[in-house]
Amino acid sequence: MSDTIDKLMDAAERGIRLRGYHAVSFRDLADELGIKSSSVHYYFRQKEDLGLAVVERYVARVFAAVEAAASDAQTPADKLRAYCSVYRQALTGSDSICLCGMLGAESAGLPDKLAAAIAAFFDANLDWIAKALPKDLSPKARRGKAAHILTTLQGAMIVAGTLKSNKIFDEAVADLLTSVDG
Amino acid sequence: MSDTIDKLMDAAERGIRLRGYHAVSFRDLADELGIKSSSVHYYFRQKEDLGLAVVERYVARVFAAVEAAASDAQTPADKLRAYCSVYRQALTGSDSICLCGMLGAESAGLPDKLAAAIAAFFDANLDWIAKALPKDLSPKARRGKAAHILTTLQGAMIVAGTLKSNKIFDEAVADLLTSVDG
DNA sequence: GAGAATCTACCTATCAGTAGATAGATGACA
DNA sequence: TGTCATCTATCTACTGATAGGTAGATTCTC
Repeated sequence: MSDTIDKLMDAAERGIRLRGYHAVSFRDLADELGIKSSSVHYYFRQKEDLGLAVVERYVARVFAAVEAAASDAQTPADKLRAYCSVYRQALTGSDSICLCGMLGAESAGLPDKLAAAIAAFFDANLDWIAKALPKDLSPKARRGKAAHILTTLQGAMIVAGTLKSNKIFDEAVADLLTSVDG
Repeated sequence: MSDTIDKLMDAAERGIRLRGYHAVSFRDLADELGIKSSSVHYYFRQKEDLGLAVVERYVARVFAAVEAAASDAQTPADKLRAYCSVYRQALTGSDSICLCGMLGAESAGLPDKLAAAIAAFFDANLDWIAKALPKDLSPKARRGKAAHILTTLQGAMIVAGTLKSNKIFDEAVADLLTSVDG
């Protein structure tokens, strides 16, 4: 059974979200699982493949969580609250920032495919938020608000991580939501 | 005069802001200047020392730019617009994100002193913004708004960098400013 | 003003450690 | 018997770091 593959991806995701892509090595991952680095290469030929797999799984997980959280939300405000709660839970649950926030910051130094996957994640988020916003807003206004919401969440995770204070995330997002509602 | 030291710090800052701390090596910096990596160690004993020096200089530069930009701003709204314009210019001028945004994302994997310097930068930004906000707001409201503004700017730089679109930064910040004013 | 001492700004050479990656052997299991 | 998962062993390239050397400028002392 490919339990190893999941553990490998878990360890890689944890490492990347905490310290960044370049700070994660096959050897460290292997050590963490008690196997050899060559065995990691058995599952992922190149580091890029591992990164891609981790991102793919992460993206699916985030959007599943967003759909689940927003499934019974009626108003735009409820949907946005649900959306933000997913990010908040990601922060609490992992004690680290968004995988794509980290890789987005590093994206200029990443393999092209990886950078493209991160960009696609942001675009998909922008689309989701824009669709959730009140229908009476102009497309331009929605685009702006979506950008505002996504960037605040990403930035809030990073600043909260640096200051080791999830409170700062809550404060930023609370102000964001009141400003978006009002 | 130590022209080399400045060029070294320039190259290091560029590298970190573009690709991250761990993707910058003494050898690459040395190659860029046409010297040997041992000569980089002559100026900076450890990589951490170089990182610290780069951050210190960056922080001073940012706050000098903020003071200059906000010097003739009268209203809170004007001050905030000036503040945001400094970040916008940093994005345009360097085609990369905030040094402390990058290092903040990576902070869990950085030497302690470096992580502390980044945290101090964020705290100082929070303080500056809170002071610039309207005096009639409660301290709590100011704290929240300051967190909101800082995190949006940091996140906006990262998302804009990933999507290779400064427009997304402008859209996010435009919506941020209308929401903060209103 | 001459000579000695010291400093600056590099250099070469090398270290131990780690990076990602590969070939080929081994053993478990179906 | 063959496929799967993992190993050993190794490679090349690169990491940060150190030791020790040197040409040339500067400064100190007599």
